[in-house]
Amino acid sequence: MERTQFVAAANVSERLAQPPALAISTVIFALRPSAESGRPTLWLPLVRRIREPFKDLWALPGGPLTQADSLQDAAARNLQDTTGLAPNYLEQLYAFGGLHRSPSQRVVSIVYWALVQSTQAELAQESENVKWFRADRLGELAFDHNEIVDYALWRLRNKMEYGTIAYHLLGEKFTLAQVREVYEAVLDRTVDPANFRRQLKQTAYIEPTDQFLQGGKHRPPRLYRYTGIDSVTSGTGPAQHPPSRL
Amino acid sequence: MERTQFVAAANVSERLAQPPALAISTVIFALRPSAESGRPTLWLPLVRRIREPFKDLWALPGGPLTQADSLQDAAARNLQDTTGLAPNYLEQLYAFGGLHRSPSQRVVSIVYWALVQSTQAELAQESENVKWFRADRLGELAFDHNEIVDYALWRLRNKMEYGTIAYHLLGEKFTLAQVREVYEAVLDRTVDPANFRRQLKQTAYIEPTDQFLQGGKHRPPRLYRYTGIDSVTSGTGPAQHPPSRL
DNA sequence: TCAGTTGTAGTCAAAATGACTCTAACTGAG
DNA sequence: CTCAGTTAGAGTCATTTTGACTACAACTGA
Repeated sequence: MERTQFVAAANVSERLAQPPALAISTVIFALRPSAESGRPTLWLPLVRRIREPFKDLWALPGGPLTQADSLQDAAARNLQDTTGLAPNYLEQLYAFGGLHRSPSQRVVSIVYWALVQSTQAELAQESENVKWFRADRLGELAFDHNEIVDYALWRLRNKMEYGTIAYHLLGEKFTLAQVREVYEAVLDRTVDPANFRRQLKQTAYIEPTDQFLQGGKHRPPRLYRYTGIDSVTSGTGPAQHPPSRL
Repeated sequence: MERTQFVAAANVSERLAQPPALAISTVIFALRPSAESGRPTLWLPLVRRIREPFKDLWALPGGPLTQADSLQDAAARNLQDTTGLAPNYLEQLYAFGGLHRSPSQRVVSIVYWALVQSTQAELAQESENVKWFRADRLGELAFDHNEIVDYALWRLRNKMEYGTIAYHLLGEKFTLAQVREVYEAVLDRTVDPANFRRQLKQTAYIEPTDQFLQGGKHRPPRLYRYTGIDSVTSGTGPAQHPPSRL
């Protein structure tokens, strides 16, 4: 950058010369069975930073905003590139723009959050530089990514109570017990099976199929199907979630 | 929306040459008595565009992101500069980044929404280029600002049901009837006074003062005070609102 | 055939909600 | 001074929703 002779104007022209960089990142959640209990818990994939700043620390997948994509498309594309994942649900989380998020240059990050099905999560290849972590056992992450994940978790728990979100962590067909497990994993508390079933059948957007899940050592549970909208609408606007209380 | 869609004027290579511009805009809500009914209704200030594109159309107050400010500070500062308003509540709404929001250059707008007290709104000087409009009677706005206002309204109505937001549209002391009027104005339906009172006293963050509002031709109502947090925390992170149902 | 396990329906008391009534406390008209 | 008119604010009651629990159904594996 070349300096002007005028000191007073120097700051201004420097600022104008170097606008804040725009980045897109995504917090991706998936449900995987925990090693210990076997019950499903929340996991998320992180990528290792291969350069400064924060070299060798883990960070959210992301990158600069590609010019040809809308914000949401850029998030989806970047997800595909870095982790190979195609999310089932993708929504904007927040724009983080604090002054000192990155030591060198000012970076404004528009962060998305996504849900992928467990089956997808299985497929996602781990590598030297991409690894899955339990959402409640992250170490220190690069930048302000710990805060970002915390906020994404808060948002996920909040949306969960609106009832239309849990299905995006499951496959096409699922039992009510599986939905309940999602709730228990995300909200981190037990839910009464009978009462949960009652509420789901009232409000939520599911319909019974005529299939049953065989193989357990018990009465085979009925499989259900999600009938709501699949929220990876690649539209430019925000996703308005109805306050259909669960 | 019936907005006219823009044909991209610039070609792709021109776009790639320059990074997307970052802008900050704000949707500001205030309560003002409507001309006809006298009951309070939602109003918001708009500024007239004095240059192309969309010259002479009304638009949300906003401007480029100043380098020295966090996103929230930039929003507050810009509000002060363009309308003279200091909001009582300020929260990030959404980052809009569609490809063709602005005909010439690609612009990513980080939009905030704000609530100001009615008294503040009175002070805000109208001028040739700043004017207040009823939120339900906006004409065609510049850019995609109609969509943005719609989304802000949706968010306001949603947050209203969490119970901690209505007070930011009122003064320091208020009667329960005034709070009820806010609800009725924002949610656009009547609310039973007795039941509303009962709910407020259970959950919401208010305490009675020992003062009463004199002057009406009826029993003087008690004045109350908001005891929650004033949410113009100039922090960098998102405002997490507890789901304390109202 | 039986014990073990989980799905699914149903019961019941407690809590929350919505519609409503009743009284208190002020103002202004006569 | 008295009374009609108005809104504040407490209370009542039937209905709905919620949470805890019970009972039965339907499968597997021994």
